Amino acid sequence: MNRKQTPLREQTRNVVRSLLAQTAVELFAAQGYDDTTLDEVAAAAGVSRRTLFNYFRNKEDLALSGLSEQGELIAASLAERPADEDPWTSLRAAFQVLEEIETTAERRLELITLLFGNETLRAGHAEKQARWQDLLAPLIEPRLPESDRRALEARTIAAAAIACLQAANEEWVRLSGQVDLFDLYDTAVRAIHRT
Amino acid sequence: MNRKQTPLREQTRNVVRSLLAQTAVELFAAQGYDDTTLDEVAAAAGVSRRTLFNYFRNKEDLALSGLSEQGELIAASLAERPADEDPWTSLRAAFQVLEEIETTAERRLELITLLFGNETLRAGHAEKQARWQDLLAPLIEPRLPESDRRALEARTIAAAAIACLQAANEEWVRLSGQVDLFDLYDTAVRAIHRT
DNA sequence: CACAGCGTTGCACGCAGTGCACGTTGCTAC
DNA sequence: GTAGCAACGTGCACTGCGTGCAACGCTGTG
Repeated sequence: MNRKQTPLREQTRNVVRSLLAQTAVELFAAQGYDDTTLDEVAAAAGVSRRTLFNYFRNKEDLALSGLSEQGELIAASLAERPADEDPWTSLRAAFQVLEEIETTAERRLELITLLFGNETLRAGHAEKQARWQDLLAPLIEPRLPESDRRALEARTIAAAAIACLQAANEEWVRLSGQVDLFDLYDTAVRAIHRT
Repeated sequence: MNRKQTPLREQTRNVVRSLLAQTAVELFAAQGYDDTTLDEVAAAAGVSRRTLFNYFRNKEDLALSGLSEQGELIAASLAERPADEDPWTSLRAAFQVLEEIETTAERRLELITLLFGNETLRAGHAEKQARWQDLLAPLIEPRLPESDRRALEARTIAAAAIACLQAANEEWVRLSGQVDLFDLYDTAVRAIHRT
């Protein structure tokens, strides 16, 4: 029977994956994304280059692997909000799981700086956040009043909320993390959503 | 004197650029983006592979070159709107230059289908649209009331409007272009922006 | 001990992208 | 008209990403 083996394997696999991503991000931050070859990452992690591709689809994934999980976390958090809550209130609460997860402000800044400093990574980041819509919109749709375009409305609300989060995040980085992220988020939401 | 040469060269250069992009897109649409090598594109266009890189930064640019110009067109259109106009009204009007420019609905669908069907292109598209914010936000900011976070507010409005356009565009594709794009856009805007 | 499954690894290959150097073309100046 | 100049096209060599394939070692099992 392998009823218990599979979870074990997956568990170790996830650990290794995290380790690999961590060493990769450190190298990227230290000497730049483009100036770091996968051979160097592999050597630093003590595995072969070929093995990296067993854990990550490509170089970009090595840097962005954390973002996909974030989307799932937000979606899971959103799913637990009361069904009769206002979507914007639910989304704001769901986004706050990010503050619980992330490590120190320094580490966040390091990662985001790396991320914003390279066009490929920015593009990958934008795409990942666009995929968050796919997770969030279905959870928002049932909360909206009857309409023949409810799917579009739900998607738009998800996209707009993510855009607010993104704008707040950029401003937060610009201010070197000196202010509260969700103060900025609230400002952003108020700018577009008159209640 | 080369007061007239430079425009001439640039003009021919732009023409060649368009030709190259066009043949590339046709090939991409016909046999898929990943399954089309730059050697094939070069051969189809009658130039060397090396020359492609004289006109485009990379393969992705061959497919997305049109999008950057669109951002500049929208920005130019936005700049001409009256200064005391509501930002959302101005943005809606500015976006409408897209309808004037684009070719047939079939061609748009072909391009967008290609674009949505590949992850790399989706990412590049998302990033390009994110860069639109850099062009639009500065034009929106002076239209906003005094505030100590006006830059963030302007950026958010630009991002939200683009998100509405994007959501409307996706829905428009999903409906195979059977409805008016700006009806969908208005629906999207109403979903987030209670006036 | 033999065996089977699984992950790791090396190897070879195709393709994207870059630096460099050479040939061609077309305009400028004399 | 001709010499020269500048931009462009092109070939070549090279680095690095990403993939298919086959072999190797490790671990648990009968």
